[in-house]
Amino acid sequence: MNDSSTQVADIDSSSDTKTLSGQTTAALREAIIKGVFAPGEKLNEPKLAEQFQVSRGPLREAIRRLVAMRLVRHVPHVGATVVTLELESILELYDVREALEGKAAALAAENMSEEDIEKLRKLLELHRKHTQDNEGEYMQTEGDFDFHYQIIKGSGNQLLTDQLCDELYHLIRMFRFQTSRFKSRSNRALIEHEQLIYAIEQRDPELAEMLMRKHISRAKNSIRKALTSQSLSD
Amino acid sequence: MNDSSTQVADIDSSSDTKTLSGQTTAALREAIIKGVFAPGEKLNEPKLAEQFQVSRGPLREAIRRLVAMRLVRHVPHVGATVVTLELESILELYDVREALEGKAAALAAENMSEEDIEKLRKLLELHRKHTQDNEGEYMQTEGDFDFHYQIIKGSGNQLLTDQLCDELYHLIRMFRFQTSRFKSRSNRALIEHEQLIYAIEQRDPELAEMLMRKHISRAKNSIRKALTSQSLSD
DNA sequence: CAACCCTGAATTGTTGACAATAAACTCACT
DNA sequence: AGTGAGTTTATTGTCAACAATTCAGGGTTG
Repeated sequence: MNDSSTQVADIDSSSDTKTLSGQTTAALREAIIKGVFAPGEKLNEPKLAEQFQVSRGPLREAIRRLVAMRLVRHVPHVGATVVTLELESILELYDVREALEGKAAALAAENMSEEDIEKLRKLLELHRKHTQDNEGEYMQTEGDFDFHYQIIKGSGNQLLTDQLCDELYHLIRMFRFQTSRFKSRSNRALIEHEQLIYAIEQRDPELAEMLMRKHISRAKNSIRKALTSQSLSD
Repeated sequence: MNDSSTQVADIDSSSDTKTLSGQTTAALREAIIKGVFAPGEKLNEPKLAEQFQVSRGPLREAIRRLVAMRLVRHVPHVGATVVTLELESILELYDVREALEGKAAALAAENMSEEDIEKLRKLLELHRKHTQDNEGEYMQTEGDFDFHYQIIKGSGNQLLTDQLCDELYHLIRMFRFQTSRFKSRSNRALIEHEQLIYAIEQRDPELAEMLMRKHISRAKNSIRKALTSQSLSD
């Protein structure tokens, strides 16, 4: 019944809790995102298998799935390494997000049910309240994607949803974790989310798409500024 | 040196010719795309392993990679099946293409080198000639994506290129193979490609994006018309 | 002293056997 | 006769041993 407290398990449909390789995938994924394994670090199969208490079979399968999620790179006969998020890659990611989530917003304006729009507005009010009370830190960041997630799901396009929520989402999470000390633009985000909801309520696909694209484009620019002036690893 | 005769192996970077699982991935992928395994068909691991002369290990890995490419669906403890391309899924795919390739065209207009634009124009002239001589059938269809492929690569965005050329491309190929008896709109496509090149030459990202989006949107509509009036399996 | 080859250790790729789960079939019971 | 539980069978998931390849180190040679 609580719409706002969406767990990771709900968002991600690629985690099989039933099978060992699925559990290992989830565990390794979270470890990589949280920085337990540093960017660029080699993933040694026997050691990891020992660490996660599984055989090399399921572990290899987990690695392959993370390769598909672009969290891990793999070279035949050499091995797997954790990806390093260069500024260049992040900017590329935000261009892809702009394209995909822009389209998602347009489709959401067309297809989203009235009840779902209602929920979305309530979610926004929750964020507004949270930002007023606290100063809007990490929890806000997770919640921010929750907002985006509801719109993506509202598009009704399964392929689009899978691409964004199963694959790219974890890359975004990883990046956000690495740069969580940066105060994100919560006030501007709130305003832009408000405009976005309005466009969806008005059933205006073109406006919704443009607003979403500008929203993400601005986030991209603020990231570029923040990361070119001061290095990530200082 | 021959820019136009791009082979599948060139487009796809996910096929390891060195490793068995890579070869199996490529073989199984082509078999599925070409219809050797019918849509919805169960993929029996022991039988396939026997058929491809490999052990179950590499075969399972191949299946997982095809799952990531969305050519195969997988349910834990039940097994893998070839995807069935419903009209709904195809339309979803074209919406995603519209978003991604639209952005790719915009980026190509910004980043593509003069030499690459030159090559692109030569490729278009080749298509024009081919369409005049013959009546523009399957070869044109493959070449058509080659044109799109050059633009995608010209975007300079590696993530975008991977998503389109490694993952979604094979889904498109599968759909095209299944509906190859439909005469595709080669004349209109040529005109629209011509306009697209012009926009890129003029370094006009907004125009290039809009033209590409309309181009794909029209293709989507013509598919919808063709497949709603007459069923696929008649 | 640097470059090259050769050898060995470590790691990945592959295989076949074993365990666990799900589907199919049989048979009793209502 | 149809439904349901129990059993059987086929298939998937997992494991540990084997083969192939890469990389590092030492030694030799120009």
